[in-house]
Amino acid sequence: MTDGPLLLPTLRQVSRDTLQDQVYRQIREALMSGRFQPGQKLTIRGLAEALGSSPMPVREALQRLSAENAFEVTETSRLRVRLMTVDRLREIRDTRVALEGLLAEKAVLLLQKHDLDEITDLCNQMQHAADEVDVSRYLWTNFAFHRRIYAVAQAELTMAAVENFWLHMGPCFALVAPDKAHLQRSMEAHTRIVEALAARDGAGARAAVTDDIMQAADSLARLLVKNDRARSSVSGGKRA
Amino acid sequence: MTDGPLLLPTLRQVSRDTLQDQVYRQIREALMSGRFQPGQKLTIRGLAEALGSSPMPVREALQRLSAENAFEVTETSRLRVRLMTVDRLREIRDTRVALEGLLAEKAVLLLQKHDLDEITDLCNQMQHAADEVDVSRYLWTNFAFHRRIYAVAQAELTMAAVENFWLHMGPCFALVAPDKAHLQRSMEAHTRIVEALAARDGAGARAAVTDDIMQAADSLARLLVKNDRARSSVSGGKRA
DNA sequence: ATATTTGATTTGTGATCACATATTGAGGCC
DNA sequence: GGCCTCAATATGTGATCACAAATCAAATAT
Repeated sequence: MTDGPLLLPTLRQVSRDTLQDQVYRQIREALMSGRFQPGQKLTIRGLAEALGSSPMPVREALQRLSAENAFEVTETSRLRVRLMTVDRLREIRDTRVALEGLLAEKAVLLLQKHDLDEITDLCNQMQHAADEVDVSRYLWTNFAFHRRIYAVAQAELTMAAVENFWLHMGPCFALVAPDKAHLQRSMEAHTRIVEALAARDGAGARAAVTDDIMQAADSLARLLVKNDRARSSVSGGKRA
Repeated sequence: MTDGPLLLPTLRQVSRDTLQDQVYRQIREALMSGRFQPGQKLTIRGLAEALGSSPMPVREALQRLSAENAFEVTETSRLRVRLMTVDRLREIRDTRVALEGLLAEKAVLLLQKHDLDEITDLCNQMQHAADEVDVSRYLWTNFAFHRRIYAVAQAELTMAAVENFWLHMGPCFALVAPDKAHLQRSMEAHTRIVEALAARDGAGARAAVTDDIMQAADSLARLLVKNDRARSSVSGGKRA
Protein backbone atom coordinates (compact mmCIF):
# COMPACT_ATOMS: atom_id res chain seq x y z
CA MET A 1 0.00 0.00 0.00
CA THR A 2 2.89 2.36 0.66
CA ASP A 3 4.77 2.01 -2.62
CA GLY A 4 2.45 3.40 -5.27
CA PRO A 5 -0.58 1.18 -5.64
CA LEU A 6 -1.51 2.87 -8.90
CA LEU A 7 1.71 2.34 -10.81
CA LEU A 8 2.84 -1.09 -11.87
CA PRO A 9 -0.08 -3.20 -10.75
CA THR A 10 2.17 -6.21 -10.26
CA LEU A 11 3.23 -5.80 -13.92
CA ARG A 12 3.46 -9.40 -14.98
CA GLN A 13 4.22 -9.39 -18.68
CA VAL A 14 6.29 -12.52 -18.27
CA SER A 15 3.65 -14.50 -20.18
CA ARG A 16 1.19 -16.96 -18.79
CA ASP A 17 3.66 -19.80 -19.13
CA THR A 18 3.11 -22.54 -16.67
CA LEU A 19 6.06 -24.69 -15.80
CA GLN A 20 4.34 -27.58 -17.46
CA ASP A 21 4.08 -25.70 -20.74
CA GLN A 22 7.75 -24.83 -20.69
CA VAL A 23 8.72 -28.41 -19.99
CA TYR A 24 6.34 -29.60 -22.69
CA ARG A 25 7.82 -27.33 -25.31
CA GLN A 26 11.37 -28.20 -24.35
CA ILE A 27 10.78 -31.92 -24.66
CA ARG A 28 8.79 -31.49 -27.86
CA GLU A 29 11.50 -29.37 -29.39
CA ALA A 30 14.11 -31.89 -28.36
CA LEU A 31 12.10 -34.65 -29.99
CA MET A 32 11.54 -32.76 -33.22
CA SER A 33 15.17 -31.86 -33.62
CA GLY A 34 16.37 -35.38 -32.98
CA ARG A 35 18.00 -34.85 -29.63
CA PHE A 36 16.46 -38.06 -28.31
CA GLN A 37 17.50 -41.39 -29.70
CA PRO A 38 14.79 -43.73 -31.00
CA GLY A 39 14.13 -46.29 -28.31
CA GLN A 40 15.55 -44.13 -25.55
CA LYS A 41 13.85 -44.61 -22.20
CA LEU A 42 12.63 -41.55 -20.36
CA THR A 43 11.87 -41.26 -16.67
CA ILE A 44 9.92 -38.55 -14.96
CA ARG A 45 12.41 -37.96 -12.20
CA GLY A 46 15.34 -38.10 -14.58
CA LEU A 47 13.92 -35.47 -16.88
CA ALA A 48 12.84 -33.36 -13.93
CA GLU A 49 16.39 -33.27 -12.67
CA ALA A 50 17.78 -32.59 -16.14
CA LEU A 51 15.39 -29.68 -16.59
CA GLY A 52 15.81 -28.38 -13.06
CA SER A 53 12.18 -28.84 -12.22
CA SER A 54 10.08 -30.99 -9.97
CA PRO A 55 8.57 -34.24 -11.23
CA MET A 56 5.04 -32.86 -11.36
CA PRO A 57 5.24 -30.64 -14.46
CA VAL A 58 7.35 -33.24 -16.24
CA ARG A 59 4.82 -35.94 -15.50
CA GLU A 60 2.04 -33.95 -17.06
CA ALA A 61 4.09 -32.86 -20.06
CA LEU A 62 5.03 -36.47 -20.74
CA GLN A 63 1.42 -37.55 -20.53
CA ARG A 64 0.44 -34.90 -23.03
CA LEU A 65 3.13 -36.13 -25.38
CA SER A 66 2.05 -39.72 -24.83
CA ALA A 67 -1.45 -38.69 -25.82
CA GLU A 68 0.08 -37.46 -29.07
CA ASN A 69 1.63 -40.89 -29.56
CA ALA A 70 5.14 -39.51 -29.32
CA PHE A 71 6.14 -42.29 -26.94
CA GLU A 72 5.65 -45.96 -26.73
CA VAL A 73 4.09 -46.89 -23.39
CA THR A 74 5.26 -50.23 -22.06
CA GLU A 75 2.83 -52.49 -20.24
CA THR A 76 4.37 -51.15 -17.06
CA SER A 77 3.70 -47.50 -17.92
CA ARG A 78 7.27 -46.75 -18.77
CA LEU A 79 7.96 -44.40 -21.64
CA ARG A 80 10.24 -45.01 -24.57
CA VAL A 81 10.87 -42.88 -27.65
CA ARG A 82 9.18 -44.73 -30.50
CA LEU A 83 11.21 -46.54 -33.08
CA MET A 84 10.56 -45.81 -36.73
CA THR A 85 9.64 -48.65 -39.03
CA VAL A 86 9.31 -48.59 -42.79
CA ASP A 87 5.57 -49.24 -42.46
CA ARG A 88 5.06 -46.35 -40.09
CA LEU A 89 7.23 -44.13 -42.25
CA ARG A 90 5.07 -44.97 -45.25
CA GLU A 91 1.94 -44.14 -43.31
CA ILE A 92 3.36 -40.83 -42.15
CA ARG A 93 4.44 -40.06 -45.71
CA ASP A 94 1.03 -40.73 -47.22
CA THR A 95 -0.85 -38.78 -44.58
CA ARG A 96 1.57 -35.89 -44.75
CA VAL A 97 1.05 -35.74 -48.49
CA ALA A 98 -2.70 -35.57 -47.96
CA LEU A 99 -2.62 -32.99 -45.19
CA GLU A 100 0.20 -30.76 -46.34
CA GLY A 101 -1.03 -30.87 -49.93
CA LEU A 102 -4.40 -29.65 -48.74
CA LEU A 103 -2.82 -26.89 -46.68
CA ALA A 104 -0.62 -25.79 -49.57
CA GLU A 105 -3.62 -25.50 -51.87
CA LYS A 106 -5.56 -23.55 -49.28
CA ALA A 107 -2.58 -21.29 -48.65
CA VAL A 108 -2.44 -20.30 -52.31
CA LEU A 109 -5.98 -19.01 -52.11
CA LEU A 110 -5.25 -16.76 -49.13
CA LEU A 111 -1.67 -15.78 -49.82
CA GLN A 112 -0.76 -12.11 -49.37
CA LYS A 113 2.33 -10.38 -50.59
CA HIS A 114 3.91 -10.06 -47.14
CA ASP A 115 3.33 -13.77 -46.60
CA LEU A 116 5.25 -14.56 -49.77
CA ASP A 117 8.03 -12.19 -48.74
CA GLU A 118 8.48 -13.89 -45.39
CA ILE A 119 8.31 -17.33 -46.97
CA THR A 120 10.92 -16.38 -49.52
CA ASP A 121 13.12 -15.05 -46.73
CA LEU A 122 12.86 -18.33 -44.82
CA CYS A 123 13.67 -20.21 -48.00
CA ASN A 124 16.83 -18.16 -48.40
CA GLN A 125 17.83 -18.81 -44.80
CA MET A 126 17.34 -22.49 -45.43
CA GLN A 127 19.52 -22.24 -48.52
CA HIS A 128 22.31 -20.72 -46.45
CA ALA A 129 22.04 -23.50 -43.88
CA ALA A 130 22.19 -26.01 -46.73
CA ASP A 131 25.26 -24.32 -48.21
CA GLU A 132 27.04 -24.50 -44.88
CA VAL A 133 25.79 -28.07 -44.32
CA ASP A 134 24.47 -27.01 -40.91
CA VAL A 135 22.00 -29.83 -40.46
CA SER A 136 20.35 -28.76 -37.22
CA ARG A 137 19.93 -25.21 -38.45
CA TYR A 138 18.59 -26.56 -41.73
CA LEU A 139 16.05 -28.68 -39.91
CA TRP A 140 14.69 -25.80 -37.90
CA THR A 141 14.51 -23.41 -40.82
CA ASN A 142 12.79 -26.15 -42.78
CA PHE A 143 10.11 -26.51 -40.10
CA ALA A 144 9.70 -22.74 -39.92
CA PHE A 145 9.40 -22.53 -43.72
CA HIS A 146 6.62 -25.07 -43.97
CA ARG A 147 4.91 -23.79 -40.86
CA ARG A 148 4.86 -20.29 -42.31
CA ILE A 149 3.30 -21.49 -45.54
CA TYR A 150 0.62 -23.54 -43.87
CA ALA A 151 -0.15 -20.75 -41.41
CA VAL A 152 -1.56 -18.83 -44.37
CA ALA A 153 -4.22 -21.51 -44.77
CA GLN A 154 -5.70 -20.53 -41.39
CA ALA A 155 -6.39 -24.14 -40.45
CA GLU A 156 -5.48 -24.40 -36.80
CA LEU A 157 -6.55 -27.98 -36.19
CA THR A 158 -5.05 -29.34 -39.38
CA MET A 159 -1.81 -27.54 -38.63
CA ALA A 160 -1.72 -29.20 -35.21
CA ALA A 161 -2.19 -32.59 -36.87
CA VAL A 162 0.67 -31.88 -39.27
CA GLU A 163 2.96 -30.85 -36.45
CA ASN A 164 2.10 -34.06 -34.70
CA PHE A 165 3.39 -36.00 -37.68
CA TRP A 166 6.53 -33.90 -37.74
CA LEU A 167 6.99 -34.82 -34.11
CA HIS A 168 7.11 -38.46 -35.11
CA MET A 169 9.76 -37.87 -37.74
CA GLY A 170 11.97 -36.04 -35.25
CA PRO A 171 13.84 -38.89 -33.59
CA CYS A 172 14.85 -40.21 -37.02
CA PHE A 173 16.83 -37.07 -37.63
CA ALA A 174 19.22 -38.18 -34.92
CA LEU A 175 20.46 -40.68 -37.48
CA VAL A 176 20.97 -38.48 -40.55
CA ALA A 177 24.52 -37.59 -41.44
CA PRO A 178 25.37 -34.25 -43.02
CA ASP A 179 25.12 -34.74 -46.77
CA LYS A 180 25.43 -31.66 -48.93
CA ALA A 181 24.07 -33.37 -52.04
CA HIS A 182 20.92 -34.42 -50.26
CA LEU A 183 20.36 -30.99 -48.76
CA GLN A 184 20.73 -29.29 -52.12
CA ARG A 185 18.41 -31.76 -53.79
CA SER A 186 15.73 -31.08 -51.23
CA MET A 187 16.23 -27.34 -51.75
CA GLU A 188 15.11 -27.81 -55.34
CA ALA A 189 11.70 -28.90 -54.11
CA HIS A 190 11.56 -25.90 -51.80
CA THR A 191 12.36 -23.53 -54.61
CA ARG A 192 9.57 -25.08 -56.66
CA ILE A 193 7.18 -24.58 -53.74
CA VAL A 194 7.98 -20.89 -53.57
CA GLU A 195 7.63 -20.52 -57.33
CA ALA A 196 4.24 -22.20 -57.30
CA LEU A 197 3.09 -19.96 -54.47
CA ALA A 198 4.26 -16.86 -56.31
CA ALA A 199 2.34 -18.02 -59.40
CA ARG A 200 -0.75 -18.70 -57.26
CA ASP A 201 -0.66 -22.22 -58.66
CA GLY A 202 -2.50 -24.44 -56.19
CA ALA A 203 -1.96 -27.70 -58.03
CA GLY A 204 1.69 -26.86 -58.54
CA ALA A 205 2.15 -26.06 -54.87
CA ARG A 206 0.57 -29.36 -53.91
CA ALA A 207 2.78 -31.22 -56.35
CA ALA A 208 5.95 -29.54 -55.09
CA VAL A 209 5.05 -30.20 -51.46
CA THR A 210 4.31 -33.80 -52.33
CA ASP A 211 7.70 -34.20 -53.99
CA ASP A 212 9.41 -32.70 -50.96
CA ILE A 213 7.70 -35.12 -48.61
CA MET A 214 8.26 -38.16 -50.81
CA GLN A 215 11.92 -37.31 -51.22
CA ALA A 216 12.46 -36.95 -47.48
CA ALA A 217 10.62 -40.20 -46.82
CA ASP A 218 12.73 -42.01 -49.39
CA SER A 219 15.94 -40.80 -47.81
CA LEU A 220 14.83 -41.83 -44.35
CA ALA A 221 13.62 -45.21 -45.59
CA ARG A 222 17.03 -45.89 -47.11
CA LEU A 223 18.63 -44.86 -43.84
CA LEU A 224 16.36 -47.18 -41.89
CA VAL A 225 17.13 -50.30 -43.92
CA LYS A 226 20.83 -49.43 -43.86
CA ASN A 227 20.71 -49.16 -40.06
CA ASP A 228 18.71 -52.36 -39.79
CA ARG A 229 21.30 -54.22 -41.81
CA ALA A 230 24.11 -52.74 -39.77
CA ARG A 231 22.34 -53.74 -36.57
CA SER A 232 21.63 -57.29 -37.70
CA SER A 233 25.20 -57.75 -38.91
CA VAL A 234 26.52 -56.93 -35.43
CA SER A 235 23.80 -58.91 -33.71
CA GLY A 236 26.48 -60.40 -31.51
CA GLY A 237 26.67 -57.08 -29.69
CA LYS A 238 25.33 -56.24 -26.29
CA ARG A 239 21.71 -55.65 -27.33
CA ALA A 240 19.46 -57.77 -29.48
CA MET B 1 4.62 -69.96 -1.07
CA THR B 2 1.99 -72.12 0.56
CA ASP B 3 -0.77 -71.65 -1.99
CA GLY B 4 0.67 -73.02 -5.19
CA PRO B 5 3.40 -70.71 -6.48
CA LEU B 6 3.17 -72.22 -9.94
CA LEU B 7 -0.53 -71.71 -10.52
CA LEU B 8 -2.00 -68.29 -10.88
CA PRO B 9 1.13 -66.15 -10.71
CA THR B 10 -0.81 -63.17 -9.34
CA LEU B 11 -3.14 -63.49 -12.35
CA ARG B 12 -3.91 -59.87 -12.96
CA GLN B 13 -6.03 -59.75 -16.09
CA VAL B 14 -7.99 -56.79 -14.76
CA SER B 15 -6.40 -54.53 -17.37
CA ARG B 16 -3.70 -51.99 -16.79
CA ASP B 17 -6.19 -49.18 -16.55
CA THR B 18 -5.00 -46.26 -14.56
CA LEU B 19 -7.58 -44.01 -13.04
CA GLN B 20 -6.45 -41.26 -15.34
CA ASP B 21 -7.11 -43.39 -18.40
CA GLN B 22 -10.61 -44.22 -17.24
CA VAL B 23 -11.36 -40.58 -16.56
CA TYR B 24 -9.88 -39.62 -19.90
CA ARG B 25 -12.03 -42.08 -21.81
CA GLN B 26 -15.16 -41.09 -19.94
CA ILE B 27 -14.73 -37.40 -20.69
CA ARG B 28 -13.75 -38.11 -24.29
CA GLU B 29 -16.77 -40.30 -24.80
CA ALA B 30 -19.00 -37.67 -23.24
CA LEU B 31 -17.56 -35.08 -25.60
CA MET B 32 -17.94 -37.22 -28.71
CA SER B 33 -21.53 -38.10 -27.97
CA GLY B 34 -22.51 -34.52 -27.29
CA ARG B 35 -23.10 -34.77 -23.56
CA PHE B 36 -21.29 -31.48 -23.00
CA GLN B 37 -22.72 -28.26 -24.28
CA PRO B 38 -20.51 -26.07 -26.48
CA GLY B 39 -19.14 -23.29 -24.31
CA GLN B 40 -19.68 -25.24 -21.11
CA LYS B 41 -17.08 -24.52 -18.44
CA LEU B 42 -15.36 -27.44 -16.79
CA THR B 43 -13.56 -27.46 -13.46
CA ILE B 44 -11.16 -30.07 -12.18
CA ARG B 45 -12.76 -30.42 -8.80
CA GLY B 46 -16.26 -30.42 -10.22
CA LEU B 47 -15.53 -33.24 -12.63
CA ALA B 48 -13.62 -35.13 -9.97
CA GLU B 49 -16.66 -35.08 -7.74
CA ALA B 50 -18.98 -36.02 -10.58
CA LEU B 51 -16.78 -38.96 -11.49
CA GLY B 52 -16.15 -39.98 -7.90
CA SER B 53 -12.43 -39.52 -8.19
CA SER B 54 -9.79 -37.23 -6.80
CA PRO B 55 -8.74 -34.10 -8.69
CA MET B 56 -5.40 -35.54 -9.74
CA PRO B 57 -6.47 -37.99 -12.46
CA VAL B 58 -9.02 -35.50 -13.74
CA ARG B 59 -6.44 -32.79 -13.99
CA GLU B 60 -4.20 -34.92 -16.13
CA ALA B 61 -6.99 -36.21 -18.31
CA LEU B 62 -8.14 -32.65 -18.97
CA GLN B 63 -4.65 -31.60 -19.88
CA ARG B 64 -4.38 -34.43 -22.36
CA LEU B 65 -7.65 -33.37 -23.91
CA SER B 66 -6.50 -29.76 -23.97
CA ALA B 67 -3.43 -30.89 -25.85
CA GLU B 68 -5.80 -32.34 -28.43
CA ASN B 69 -7.47 -28.95 -28.70
CA ALA B 70 -10.76 -30.28 -27.35
CA PHE B 71 -11.05 -27.32 -25.00
CA GLU B 72 -10.55 -23.64 -25.22
CA VAL B 73 -8.11 -22.48 -22.57
CA THR B 74 -8.84 -19.04 -21.24
CA GLU B 75 -6.00 -16.71 -20.39
CA THR B 76 -6.52 -17.74 -16.80
CA SER B 77 -6.14 -21.44 -17.51
CA ARG B 78 -9.81 -22.19 -17.22
CA LEU B 79 -11.29 -24.75 -19.58
CA ARG B 80 -14.33 -24.35 -21.77
CA VAL B 81 -15.79 -26.69 -24.37
CA ARG B 82 -15.02 -25.11 -27.71
CA LEU B 83 -17.73 -23.48 -29.74
CA MET B 84 -18.16 -24.50 -33.34
CA THR B 85 -17.96 -21.87 -36.04
CA VAL B 86 -18.72 -22.23 -39.71
CA ASP B 87 -15.07 -21.60 -40.53
CA ARG B 88 -13.87 -24.30 -38.18
CA LEU B 89 -16.54 -26.66 -39.44
CA ARG B 90 -15.35 -26.08 -42.99
CA GLU B 91 -11.77 -26.78 -41.98
CA ILE B 92 -12.77 -29.98 -40.21
CA ARG B 93 -14.82 -31.03 -43.22
CA ASP B 94 -12.01 -30.52 -45.71
CA THR B 95 -9.43 -32.26 -43.59
CA ARG B 96 -11.76 -35.14 -42.81
CA VAL B 97 -12.32 -35.59 -46.52
CA ALA B 98 -8.59 -35.74 -47.09
CA LEU B 99 -7.83 -38.10 -44.21
CA GLU B 100 -10.84 -40.40 -44.32
CA GLY B 101 -10.70 -40.57 -48.10
CA LEU B 102 -7.11 -41.73 -47.85
CA LEU B 103 -8.00 -44.31 -45.22
CA ALA B 104 -10.93 -45.62 -47.24
CA GLU B 105 -8.72 -46.11 -50.28
CA LYS B 106 -6.10 -47.87 -48.22
CA ALA B 107 -8.74 -50.04 -46.57
CA VAL B 108 -9.91 -51.31 -49.95
CA LEU B 109 -6.43 -52.62 -50.68
CA LEU B 110 -6.23 -54.62 -47.45
CA LEU B 111 -9.85 -55.61 -46.99
CA GLN B 112 -10.55 -59.24 -46.02
CA LYS B 113 -13.85 -61.04 -46.14
CA HIS B 114 -14.34 -61.05 -42.38
CA ASP B 115 -13.69 -57.30 -42.33
CA LEU B 116 -16.43 -56.76 -44.84
CA ASP B 117 -18.78 -59.00 -42.87
CA GLU B 118 -18.28 -57.04 -39.67
CA ILE B 119 -18.60 -53.74 -41.50
CA THR B 120 -21.83 -54.88 -43.10
CA ASP B 121 -23.10 -55.93 -39.71
CA LEU B 122 -22.34 -52.52 -38.21
CA CYS B 123 -24.07 -50.87 -41.16
CA ASN B 124 -27.17 -52.93 -40.46
CA GLN B 125 -27.09 -51.99 -36.79
CA MET B 126 -26.85 -48.38 -37.82
CA GLN B 127 -29.83 -48.84 -40.12
CA HIS B 128 -31.87 -50.15 -37.20
CA ALA B 129 -30.92 -47.19 -35.06
CA ALA B 130 -31.91 -44.91 -37.93
CA ASP B 131 -35.26 -46.67 -38.31
CA GLU B 132 -36.00 -46.19 -34.63
CA VAL B 133 -34.68 -42.62 -34.74
CA ASP B 134 -32.41 -43.41 -31.78
CA VAL B 135 -29.93 -40.60 -32.31
CA SER B 136 -27.43 -41.41 -29.61
CA ARG B 137 -27.34 -45.06 -30.63
CA TYR B 138 -27.04 -44.01 -34.24
CA LEU B 139 -24.09 -41.76 -33.42
CA TRP B 140 -22.18 -44.50 -31.67
CA THR B 141 -22.82 -47.10 -34.32
CA ASN B 142 -21.77 -44.56 -36.90
CA PHE B 143 -18.45 -44.03 -35.15
CA ALA B 144 -17.95 -47.77 -34.82
CA PHE B 145 -18.78 -48.28 -38.50
CA HIS B 146 -16.21 -45.79 -39.74
CA ARG B 147 -13.66 -46.85 -37.17
CA ARG B 148 -13.99 -50.43 -38.29
CA ILE B 149 -13.45 -49.53 -41.93
CA TYR B 150 -10.42 -47.38 -41.27
CA ALA B 151 -8.94 -49.98 -38.94
CA VAL B 152 -8.43 -52.14 -42.01
CA ALA B 153 -6.04 -49.54 -43.37
CA GLN B 154 -3.62 -50.25 -40.51
CA ALA B 155 -2.74 -46.60 -40.09
CA GLU B 156 -2.56 -46.02 -36.36
CA LEU B 157 -1.41 -42.42 -36.37
CA THR B 158 -3.77 -41.32 -39.09
CA MET B 159 -6.64 -43.00 -37.30
CA ALA B 160 -5.77 -41.08 -34.15
CA ALA B 161 -5.83 -37.85 -36.13
CA VAL B 162 -9.24 -38.70 -37.54
CA GLU B 163 -10.62 -39.49 -34.10
CA ASN B 164 -9.34 -36.16 -32.94
CA PHE B 165 -11.44 -34.43 -35.57
CA TRP B 166 -14.44 -36.50 -34.55
CA LEU B 167 -13.86 -35.29 -31.02
CA HIS B 168 -14.28 -31.73 -32.24
CA MET B 169 -17.56 -32.51 -33.92
CA GLY B 170 -18.97 -34.11 -30.77
CA PRO B 171 -20.31 -31.11 -28.86
CA CYS B 172 -22.28 -30.05 -31.95
CA PHE B 173 -24.31 -33.20 -31.70
CA ALA B 174 -25.83 -31.85 -28.51
CA LEU B 175 -27.78 -29.54 -30.80
CA VAL B 176 -29.12 -31.97 -33.38
CA ALA B 177 -32.75 -32.91 -33.11
CA PRO B 178 -34.00 -36.37 -34.13
CA ASP B 179 -34.84 -36.16 -37.82
CA LYS B 180 -35.70 -39.40 -39.55
CA ALA B 181 -35.35 -37.96 -43.03
CA HIS B 182 -31.83 -36.81 -42.32
CA LEU B 183 -30.82 -40.12 -40.80
CA GLN B 184 -32.15 -42.07 -43.77
CA ARG B 185 -30.42 -39.77 -46.21
CA SER B 186 -27.13 -40.28 -44.48
CA MET B 187 -27.70 -44.03 -44.54
CA GLU B 188 -27.68 -43.89 -48.33
CA ALA B 189 -24.07 -42.73 -48.24
CA HIS B 190 -23.22 -45.54 -45.84
CA THR B 191 -24.78 -48.11 -48.10
CA ARG B 192 -22.72 -46.78 -50.97
CA ILE B 193 -19.58 -47.06 -48.87
CA VAL B 194 -20.26 -50.71 -48.18
CA GLU B 195 -21.00 -51.38 -51.83
CA ALA B 196 -17.77 -49.74 -52.92
CA LEU B 197 -15.81 -51.76 -50.38
CA ALA B 198 -17.44 -54.99 -51.56
CA ALA B 199 -16.52 -54.09 -55.14
CA ARG B 200 -12.94 -53.29 -54.05
CA ASP B 201 -13.49 -49.89 -55.65
CA GLY B 202 -11.04 -47.51 -54.00
CA ALA B 203 -12.12 -44.41 -55.85
CA GLY B 204 -15.76 -45.23 -55.22
CA ALA B 205 -15.12 -45.72 -51.51
CA ARG B 206 -13.37 -42.39 -51.33
CA ALA B 207 -16.22 -40.70 -53.16
CA ALA B 208 -18.86 -42.24 -50.90
CA VAL B 209 -16.95 -41.29 -47.76
CA THR B 210 -16.54 -37.78 -49.10
CA ASP B 211 -20.26 -37.48 -49.72
CA ASP B 212 -21.02 -38.71 -46.24
CA ILE B 213 -18.72 -36.13 -44.67
CA MET B 214 -19.93 -33.28 -46.85
CA GLN B 215 -23.54 -34.12 -46.11
CA ALA B 216 -22.97 -34.17 -42.34
CA ALA B 217 -21.07 -30.89 -42.53
CA ASP B 218 -23.86 -29.27 -44.50
CA SER B 219 -26.46 -30.31 -41.97
CA LEU B 220 -24.39 -29.03 -39.08
CA ALA B 221 -23.64 -25.78 -40.88
CA ARG B 222 -27.33 -25.17 -41.39
CA LEU B 223 -27.93 -25.92 -37.73
CA LEU B 224 -25.20 -23.48 -36.72
CA VAL B 225 -26.56 -20.55 -38.68
CA LYS B 226 -30.06 -21.34 -37.47
CA ASN B 227 -28.86 -21.29 -33.88
CA ASP B 228 -26.92 -18.09 -34.45
CA ARG B 229 -30.02 -16.39 -35.79
CA ALA B 230 -32.11 -17.67 -32.89
CA ARG B 231 -29.53 -16.42 -30.44
CA SER B 232 -29.25 -12.99 -32.02
CA SER B 233 -33.03 -12.60 -32.19
CA VAL B 234 -33.30 -13.07 -28.43
CA SER B 235 -30.28 -10.87 -27.75
CA GLY B 236 -32.38 -9.07 -25.16
CA GLY B 237 -32.02 -12.13 -22.97
CA LYS B 238 -29.78 -12.60 -20.01
CA ARG B 239 -26.59 -13.28 -21.94
CA ALA B 240 -25.13 -11.39 -24.84
C1' DA C 1 -29.85 3.67 -8.07
C1' DT C 2 -25.41 2.77 -10.08
C1' DA C 3 -20.64 2.12 -9.89
C1' DT C 4 -16.60 0.83 -7.29
C1' DT C 5 -14.18 -1.57 -3.99
C1' DT C 6 -13.31 -5.04 -0.74
C1' DG C 7 -13.55 -9.45 1.25
C1' DA C 8 -14.67 -14.55 0.76
C1' DT C 9 -14.70 -18.38 -2.11
C1' DT C 10 -13.28 -21.02 -6.03
C1' DT C 11 -9.82 -22.63 -9.06
C1' DG C 12 -5.44 -24.16 -11.33
C1' DT C 13 -0.61 -25.15 -10.41
C1' DG C 14 3.09 -27.19 -8.21
C1' DA C 15 5.36 -29.73 -4.25
C1' DT C 16 5.67 -33.47 -1.16
C1' DC C 17 4.30 -37.82 0.51
C1' DA C 18 2.67 -42.71 0.38
C1' DC C 19 2.30 -46.92 -1.91
C1' DA C 20 2.28 -50.71 -5.15
C1' DT C 21 4.86 -52.65 -8.72
C1' DA C 22 8.78 -53.22 -11.70
C1' DT C 23 13.61 -53.44 -12.37
C1' DT C 24 18.15 -54.52 -11.08
C1' DG C 25 21.91 -56.56 -8.88
C1' DA C 26 24.07 -59.64 -5.70
C1' DG C 27 24.23 -63.92 -3.58
C1' DG C 28 23.38 -68.80 -3.19
C1' DC C 29 22.14 -73.39 -5.07
C1' DC C 30 22.31 -76.99 -8.52
C1' DG D 1 29.52 -71.97 -14.69
C1' DG D 2 24.57 -71.12 -15.24
C1' DC D 3 20.12 -70.30 -13.26
C1' DC D 4 17.14 -69.04 -9.68
C1' DT D 5 15.85 -66.35 -5.51
C1' DC D 6 15.47 -62.47 -2.95
C1' DA D 7 16.42 -58.02 -1.27
C1' DA D 8 17.31 -53.12 -2.54
C1' DT D 9 16.39 -49.57 -5.51
C1' DA D 10 13.83 -47.05 -8.97
C1' DT D 11 9.57 -45.66 -10.94
C1' DG D 12 4.67 -44.32 -12.01
C1' DT D 13 0.32 -43.22 -9.84
C1' DG D 14 -2.63 -40.97 -6.84
C1' DA D 15 -3.69 -38.09 -2.59
C1' DT D 16 -3.12 -34.13 0.17
C1' DC D 17 -1.42 -29.68 1.04
C1' DA D 18 0.05 -24.83 0.08
C1' DC D 19 -0.34 -20.82 -2.56
C1' DA D 20 -1.28 -17.28 -5.89
C1' DA D 21 -4.58 -15.57 -8.86
C1' DA D 22 -9.15 -15.04 -10.46
C1' DT D 23 -14.07 -14.94 -9.80
C1' DC D 24 -18.12 -13.66 -7.41
C1' DA D 25 -20.99 -11.10 -4.00
C1' DA D 26 -22.02 -7.96 -0.83
C1' DA D 27 -21.42 -3.57 0.97
C1' DT D 28 -20.09 1.05 0.70
C1' DA D 29 -19.65 5.53 -1.47
C1' DT D 30 -21.18 8.86 -4.72
